[in-house]
Amino acid sequence: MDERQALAAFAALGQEHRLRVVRALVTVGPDGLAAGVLAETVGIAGNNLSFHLKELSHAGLIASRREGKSVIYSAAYAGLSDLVQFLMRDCCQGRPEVCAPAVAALEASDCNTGETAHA
Amino acid sequence: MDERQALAAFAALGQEHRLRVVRALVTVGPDGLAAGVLAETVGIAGNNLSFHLKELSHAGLIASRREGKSVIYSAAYAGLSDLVQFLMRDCCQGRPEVCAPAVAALEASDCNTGETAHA
DNA sequence: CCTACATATCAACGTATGTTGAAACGTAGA
DNA sequence: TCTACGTTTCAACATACGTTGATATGTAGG
Repeated sequence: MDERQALAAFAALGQEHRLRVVRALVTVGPDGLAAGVLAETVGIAGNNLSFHLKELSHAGLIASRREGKSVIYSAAYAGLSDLVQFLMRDCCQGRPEVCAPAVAALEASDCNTGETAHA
Repeated sequence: MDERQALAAFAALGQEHRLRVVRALVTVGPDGLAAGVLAETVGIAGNNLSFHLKELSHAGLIASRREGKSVIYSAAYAGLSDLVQFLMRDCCQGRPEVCAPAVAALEASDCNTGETAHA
């Protein structure tokens, strides 16, 4: 992930409704959520949500698939992972003590205990 | 770090000049850089840089100290670390496979080889 | 084919954001 | 104290951004 992609990702996440969308999609898992459900969850109009979804899609943070009448959106875990790596690489440039606590906190939590856990 | 702080941090990093500032400050280490040097590095006017530095400072991503006539800015590693943790926690909610590659990439690189990563 | 439903697109508006130039502030040295 | 230097603040401007309402596309069922 280069600086330009990271810039787009940060800009995408730097907006209240879009951050809420990503958090909701990450939480719900790969099954994703329909646009209508997302609009209700985030609390904005459907057309407005479409605008933000396009932005997030361009940033590579979400993916979409059609299912009947609905369009299901889900988190693009690869893109999010790339962003984490970008942040860590930048942080680690010369100063590893930034990432160490993050990794430690991660390993202390329930999600990365040895082998990969599941939802 | 709550959602509102993360939002401010993402918004701060979602701007070309501000991202460049943070990267420059992280790279140079705790010694930091004077505002004038930063302005030259990033390629913007001093008054404009001040505007962005204030934004980054509010977001808790940089710190400043006066040294003679100059004001030295440096990366706020704690704030950056908090942001990494926020991203990882959100990512790990239900889907640990997001953070695993990031951690793996980190440990494969030169900045966390050995004891620093594990508590 | 026609209707109903779900989502996306478009134009228009108000507001926030980034940039610029002029001026003020704070610090150090003569 | 005066001047020079580095940085910040302020007002003004242009532009980008997010929101809204109306309209279009696409899909399933009768």
